[in-house]
Amino acid sequence: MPRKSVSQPAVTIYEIAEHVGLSPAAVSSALSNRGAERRLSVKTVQRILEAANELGYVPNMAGRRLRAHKSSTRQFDLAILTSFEAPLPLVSQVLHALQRAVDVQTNEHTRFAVAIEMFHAGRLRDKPGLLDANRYHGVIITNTLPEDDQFLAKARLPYPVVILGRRIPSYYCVLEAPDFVGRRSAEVLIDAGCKHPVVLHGRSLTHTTSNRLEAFARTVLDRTGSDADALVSNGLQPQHGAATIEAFLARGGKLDGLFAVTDSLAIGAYQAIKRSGRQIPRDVAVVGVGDNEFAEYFDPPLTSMAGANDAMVAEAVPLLFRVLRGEKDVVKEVLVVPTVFQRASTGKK
Amino acid sequence: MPRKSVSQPAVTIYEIAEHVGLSPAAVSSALSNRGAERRLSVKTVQRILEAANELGYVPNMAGRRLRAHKSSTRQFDLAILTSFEAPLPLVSQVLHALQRAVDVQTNEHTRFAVAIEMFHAGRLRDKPGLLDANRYHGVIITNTLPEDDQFLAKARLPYPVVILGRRIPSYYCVLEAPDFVGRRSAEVLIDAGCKHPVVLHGRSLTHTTSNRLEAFARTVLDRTGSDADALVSNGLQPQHGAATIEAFLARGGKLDGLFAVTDSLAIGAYQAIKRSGRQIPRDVAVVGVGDNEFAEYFDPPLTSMAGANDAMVAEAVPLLFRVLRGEKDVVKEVLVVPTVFQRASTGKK
DNA sequence: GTGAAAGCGCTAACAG
DNA sequence: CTGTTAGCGCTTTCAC
Repeated sequence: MPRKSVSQPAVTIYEIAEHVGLSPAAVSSALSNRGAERRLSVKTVQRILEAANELGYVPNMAGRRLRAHKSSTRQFDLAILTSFEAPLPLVSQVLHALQRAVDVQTNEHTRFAVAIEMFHAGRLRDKPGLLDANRYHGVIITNTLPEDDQFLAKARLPYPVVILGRRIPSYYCVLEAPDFVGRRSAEVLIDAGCKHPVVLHGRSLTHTTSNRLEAFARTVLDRTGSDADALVSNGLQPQHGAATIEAFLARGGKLDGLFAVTDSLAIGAYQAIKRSGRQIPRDVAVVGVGDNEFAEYFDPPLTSMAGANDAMVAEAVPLLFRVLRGEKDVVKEVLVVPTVFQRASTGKK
Repeated sequence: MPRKSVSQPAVTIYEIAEHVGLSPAAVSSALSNRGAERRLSVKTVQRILEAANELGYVPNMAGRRLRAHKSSTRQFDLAILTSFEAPLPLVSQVLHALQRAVDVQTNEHTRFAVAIEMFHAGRLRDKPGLLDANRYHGVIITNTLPEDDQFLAKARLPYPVVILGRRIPSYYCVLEAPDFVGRRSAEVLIDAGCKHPVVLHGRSLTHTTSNRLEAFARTVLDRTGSDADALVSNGLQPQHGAATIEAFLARGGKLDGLFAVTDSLAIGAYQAIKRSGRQIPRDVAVVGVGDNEFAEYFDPPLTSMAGANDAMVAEAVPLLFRVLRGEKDVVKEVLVVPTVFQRASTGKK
């Protein structure tokens, strides 16, 4: 980004001033289009702008803001910290909920900024500036992998944090009631008459997904007396689900009930199942997770566990504000129970 | 947010210091968990923290950052400005593309922060702080309504701006090649044998959508000699599309080809069409817009105009960085041509 | 037209 | 243990 060689100290208006032989004040007003008020000549302004550009001037927003600060206004800088690999809908739900809350609370004396910081799943520790106390007043963290959770457990971030979707000691956490999704998925399939429920998931497992798989396997074992097959696909997109199911059927796999850990995998599975000549739910019942906005419009409509994202977000955002406000006795951990949207894909056989 | 009555000046560490009878430095170190280094007694630290909480202290990040600033590090604050009502995928594409670029460019001497600011469609002018030069180094604006465009055309924001999806004089803009989506949608339907192509859209029209509708209508008129019906639904969700099409068919509307301005409307229409006993594409051909990730998995797979979001974003992000860098001769306007994903929903009748 | 100087809120270094 | 002080980068008076 900088024009000049990289390890130089950042250029300030003082250097520009020196470079053009004027005062910092002149430079400042030129840069903020107030040259007219200062009655700088157009040529002078031009010269200043060119010098700024040439030197690679980057305004220091902290300086500007500090100076411009009206002392009656409090500014809150909030952030959502999420992995690049996160499912879009969750992040955007958090974002919308946060913005809505911020919208309500913004007034003459209180302003907010919402930032999004992304890290690569499992590499949260490498995110620069995380431990700086000078960036955010509060953050919501979501979509971490176990490595990230370990890092967080040790790190103690120097600002209020709400963790979404898992329990990490010493942080405020909002998470799904454990076991619910896995257990209910198994039950729905078994109640639909499935003898051999199978689970379809991706390779990298979040805390939440692992828990769902375990609960599913345990329930299937309890209720049918046999183990559930686990099919591992190379990703969470529809095509990955389709390929995995197709291969499974091709090698003679027995399939009468499927628990897909995301709705995308489920819709991919739909395709492979139909192409093999099987019908849903007559031959194979299917359950997804996440209640994708299109789930109801799949053919047949897909039974889906609504994760509990809506509800989690609805808890997490007010929780963050309570912590920010410094309220006493804020509950450390909130458990949320997912909703089951039962649709035709798990109709009785 | 603040504890004390609202119009007070913000509390600073000086007030806390006074309140507890200590120096600002003591307060500062206590607040940043450096009490130990200062050998403050645990009790003192406790007292400071309580006072801070009680007074409703909110740290001034500008002050902290200014102080903490390493003079060899440049910080860029970027923002995406989008309406609450914006389609999720576009925003998230921008976000991801921006984060990816930022990721690459981040190093010891250059840091970035990406914020998201949302406004209510049509009310961009009411967004506070937009005209302040002390918030962002550069922003990408997307999903504005005509009212917003007018505001922008007059406002001249005091930082580099890239506008996504429309042309606004004096700004850097990246937009879809005009007419393409509307024209090609009509052609695809007509080529599939449709005699009475119909368009389905929502009530509030962005610049882009209006253009698509116009080009569609014009092409239909040119090629078939008759006007295309326009069906207006109350929203862009599947259920809105379904309801509108159902009502249209119920009142005896003639339908053999449908251009839905979003894939969500299209999938809703699918449901209504199938329920009426018609088949896709035999009886009704359907074209959507946006290339939803599930479009290929609809039944039948949906022909979709890929908007040009991917491509637009791919242009917009580097464009912003070029402007930020102060490069000369940056092209003001980039036109991007959408892709047509032709699938079974517009197969020959 | 232009420069000097004060000060936004904070923290680190230093001096007790 | 604790207080004083300087100064981060910037803009806005005020004085010339």
